[in-house]
Amino acid sequence: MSNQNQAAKAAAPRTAITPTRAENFPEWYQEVVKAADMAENSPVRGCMVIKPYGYALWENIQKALDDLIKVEEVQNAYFPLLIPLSFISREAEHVDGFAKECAVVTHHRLEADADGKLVPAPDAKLEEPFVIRPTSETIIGDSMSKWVKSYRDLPLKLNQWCNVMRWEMRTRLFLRTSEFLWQEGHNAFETADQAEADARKMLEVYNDMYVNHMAIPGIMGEKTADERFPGALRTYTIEAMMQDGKALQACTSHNLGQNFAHSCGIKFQGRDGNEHFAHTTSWGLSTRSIGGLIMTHGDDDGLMMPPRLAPQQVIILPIIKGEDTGGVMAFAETLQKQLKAIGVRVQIDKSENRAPDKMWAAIKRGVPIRVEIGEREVAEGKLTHTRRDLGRDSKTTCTEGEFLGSVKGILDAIHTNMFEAAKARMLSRIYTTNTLAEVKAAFTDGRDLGYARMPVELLNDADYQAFKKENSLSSRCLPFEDEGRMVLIGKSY
RNA sequence: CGGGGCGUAGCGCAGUCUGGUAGCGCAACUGCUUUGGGAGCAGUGGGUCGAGGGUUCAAAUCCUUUCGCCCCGACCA
Repeated sequence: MSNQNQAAKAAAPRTAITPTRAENFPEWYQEVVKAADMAENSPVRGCMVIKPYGYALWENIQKALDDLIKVEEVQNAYFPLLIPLSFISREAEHVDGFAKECAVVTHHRLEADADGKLVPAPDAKLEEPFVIRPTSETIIGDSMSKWVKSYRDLPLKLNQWCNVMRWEMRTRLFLRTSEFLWQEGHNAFETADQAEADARKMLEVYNDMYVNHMAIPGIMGEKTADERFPGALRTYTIEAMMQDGKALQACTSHNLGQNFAHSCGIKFQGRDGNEHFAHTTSWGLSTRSIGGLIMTHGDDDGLMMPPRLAPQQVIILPIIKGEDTGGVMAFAETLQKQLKAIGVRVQIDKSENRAPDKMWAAIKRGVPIRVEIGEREVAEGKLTHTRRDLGRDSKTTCTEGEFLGSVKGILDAIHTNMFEAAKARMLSRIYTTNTLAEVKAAFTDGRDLGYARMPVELLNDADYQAFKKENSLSSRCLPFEDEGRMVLIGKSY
């Protein structure tokens, strides 16, 4: 390489992902998903294939969240994928909300037509079509109506991990797919206060999940009426901000009041001997959170996994020249065993790739800590480790013993650093405004796009509504900390 | 579902306007040299040009129908 080329390379270091975030954020996102080997499009329109590395992340999300949910004394169960059409029809608002995006099962058998092509058999048409669940309020409500007889049966707290389907016009891996994975919790209570407290409580659980596991900051608040779940009294949300300033609804928790109890017949004999309808809640977090994780933490070299959810927290890269005469692999395997013994998820890259290729593969997949072991180091009982979040400047050489003693602390430090960086980024892009003129300025004067925090009264201003439409803004939430006086608005995913 | 763009080797693209033997880069494979921040040389394999129909002696190229993908909007988690 010429000196000139070297100089050019130094001036503009090559990034593992092209385009960069600044050049084209949506394209960057897709490239990261591909480079990290998370998922790909499937032959089925709008549905994705989640690859092993992406699914491993989802499994870790499930484990962490499932534990948090069970602390709240929620029980897991499973309900059918197919929901009778009449069930969906029970709640008027609910129908309006989901009818447009339901996939419908109308036949129960295939047969060959005149041309020998398989078609749904005309005489196998179902009396009543089934809807592939877009969400399960109605079918779980049906079970609840049978299980709840007395106030002594309450509260009843159920959760299921499953797939759901919503026919989407425009899909993007993880962020919006026609089929996605999630958990949906459905709780039933004796009183309105209990249901309200529960909806808020489950939002706190999600916040715990986002802050302490995903390292993603968000603004907790209530949805405005136009953004509410169809059939809910109140919808609570955590709005996270992606690196392009757009909002991502990270999860939702709904107080459904007695709406679904009425339509599903969830009633019980109360302490007063009279019949009452239960008060229900529902709450969900989906594979969409993985999209949020990528767009919160990724950089121009690819994904950055938050350490507590990373499928591999440490990757060991043996650097072997020719034959492994120096015992490099043996040293790596011993280290792996010791790390596993203290509860660290660790993998050795045993591929025959060259050292730089192994390294870049680990960077693109966002493994929090890379450990390089060469022959010289084996002789000295040392190793070199590098943090994904800080990059090559964090390269440190220490003894094996020192590393074993510090690795957990390093993982915690990475988590904290990632969270604080994301939080600082988010807070610096929320503009507090008092007038419509300020709102307009916030979105048009060249500042980094983010959210405007404005007085709720402006929502009804015709001039604001026109501006909102022109700029494809939406109300993200009424932040709890503003006690209903302010609303966050922004563009969203 | 509206507006725009694109479908050619695993990936990224040229070739299309002006019809005439299917190309380039990367990746893959083989060999040798390399190996602690993206290696070098030599060689090899791989494509019914998204699909159907039409025009023509001849179609990746022209006409037509259709499917899919991406971006922006509307809708939504």
